[in-house]
Amino acid sequence: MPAPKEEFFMEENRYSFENPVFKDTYRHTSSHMLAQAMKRLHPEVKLAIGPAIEHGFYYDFDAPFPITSEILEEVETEMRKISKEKLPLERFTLPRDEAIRFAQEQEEPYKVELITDLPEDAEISFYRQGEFVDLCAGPHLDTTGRVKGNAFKLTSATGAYWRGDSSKKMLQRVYGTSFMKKEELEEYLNKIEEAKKRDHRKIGKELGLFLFQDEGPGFPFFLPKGMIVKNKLLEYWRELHTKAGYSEISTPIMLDQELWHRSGHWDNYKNNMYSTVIDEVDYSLKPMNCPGAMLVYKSQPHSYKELPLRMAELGIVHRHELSGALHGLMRVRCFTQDDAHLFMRTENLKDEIKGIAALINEIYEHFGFKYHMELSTMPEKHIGTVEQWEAATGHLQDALEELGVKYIVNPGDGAFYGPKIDFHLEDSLGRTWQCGTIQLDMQMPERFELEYVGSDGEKHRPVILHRTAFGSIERFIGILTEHFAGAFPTWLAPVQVKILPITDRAAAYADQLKEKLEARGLRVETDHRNEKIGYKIREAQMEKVPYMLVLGDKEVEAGVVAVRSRSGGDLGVMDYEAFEALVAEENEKRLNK
RNA sequence: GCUACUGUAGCUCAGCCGGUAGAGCAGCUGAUUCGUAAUCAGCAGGUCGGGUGUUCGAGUCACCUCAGUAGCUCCA
Repeated sequence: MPAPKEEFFMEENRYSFENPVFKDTYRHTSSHMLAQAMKRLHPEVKLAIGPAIEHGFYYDFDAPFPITSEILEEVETEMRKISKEKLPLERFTLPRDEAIRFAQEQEEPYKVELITDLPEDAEISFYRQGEFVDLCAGPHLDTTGRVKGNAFKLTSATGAYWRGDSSKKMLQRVYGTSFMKKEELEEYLNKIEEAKKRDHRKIGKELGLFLFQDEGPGFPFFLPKGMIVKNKLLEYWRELHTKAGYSEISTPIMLDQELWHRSGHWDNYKNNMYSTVIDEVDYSLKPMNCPGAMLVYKSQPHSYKELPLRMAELGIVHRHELSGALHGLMRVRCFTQDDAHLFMRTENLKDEIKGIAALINEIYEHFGFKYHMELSTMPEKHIGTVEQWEAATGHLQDALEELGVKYIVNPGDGAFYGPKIDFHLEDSLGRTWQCGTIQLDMQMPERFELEYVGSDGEKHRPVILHRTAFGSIERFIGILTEHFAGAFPTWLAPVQVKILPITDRAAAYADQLKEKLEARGLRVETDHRNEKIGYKIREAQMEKVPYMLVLGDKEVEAGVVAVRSRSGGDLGVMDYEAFEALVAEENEKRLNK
């Protein structure tokens, strides 16, 4: 390998975070300083691994004590000393055997394990900074003095399994981040603080959209205002899907457990299913809608002329997720999938996949989301043959290539019944959540013996595409809430217009306007409380109502309205008709897309 | 599920070494009818997530349990 220093010295902008090699190197050296500081203060702590990551770095330790925030502060202080000491980083290599012996002498069992896994003839590289030595491929900065003492921070300490394996020991991971300037660190930390204000769990509470109760962890309750957002989204969804040639069905939430044996869900997911016994029959709540849709398809004979048959279902599913995995509306135990099953012949596949991708794309672009796509291939636990999987994956890949979109491959991450294309959206903190998905399934048709009659008069087996666009309505509302920071576009806003009479003299006028706006199908509230206008405006602003009508003697007399928008402030006086047209247009906006 | 942390009025939070709970906002009552982000005054409201224990005495200590947060694992 090239000497690491040369590697990044050669680069353009070599001492800049614009240079990704330098950025990672800077963070990586930061992580070594973290380990060095930890070892100085607590020599009994064992070292695991410590890489640079997207927004900083971490180091995994095996410590016989909990790493508290006090300890983090002490370690941070020690790191500052190490920065001041300007210790040069020196690379040296050892043959594998000697490297193992060296790690054993250092009493670092995790390092021994790591080296043991390397090839026999490997030259193992280490980095030394002062008294501290760590197994490492590099590269690194030339001295610890480059990592500015006032531009890094240890942000948190959490658990993490050794080698990412839940059967192995849980270590303690210390996260940190570092920058070249103090201002950059502060800017980064501020950004995180700002992002936290957009958290849908916080906004959901403030705006009265939804809530959770101890009686049902992971089971969301929707409040009246949240229900408006949900219903409006579903209206939009139904319009789009009707236009795209889907028909809608609804299947039972709970079915005989025998069905889940037939579908293969029981073998793969029984631990995540809610079950009960009624009249000595075992029942399970559906964790997905497929089997129900299969039964619907099977209930009638089908002709090739009906295909592709697109059957949509807003299905409520229950999945017993691990308690630690729950996260607001993003990860729940009961949610509504905007599911659809498309039954077709193999030759329809490519066009249908493209059609679905276009539909999902239309929805995401409508909201201005950024997203990325992943192709997930055959997992270890799967049904069907390898040949079937290869063919299925090929169909998805072909469609993606024809669409000319970028995607990353996620090996082994497919559903147990087929490969899939996933659409991932970001939340306020940049964590991504799978929403849309397109899954190819050649298994359910077999298991349920689905058929259609071809032009040759013979029976044939259809293939199925499972797909969602929102993914989960709940999760999608979470993403939407964070995306808009609660300031939903007018067509989705729980309250679209808030009428604020300044005195009682404007009360009757206010009621009259409310009636007229409501007749136009708009959602309006009037604040008749005996409060000052500033107070009423403040509340309406905090509720993120798109439009406020401020009505005083002047407006009553002239028969006009003084309009204020949540984003643009005082818009001045306008005719009532003009205002009504303005809001009505925004309310209809999604229809014109 | 795992590791760590958190859990006090509707909301946001204070409560030092253990001695029987405080504030602001919201709510209610009264006064005020006042033009674009919070009018004034008064009243009411928690036994401190739940349980057990230690103690003369626990919101404050210990253990158990529930829920939440961060991350890990998982995510049909």
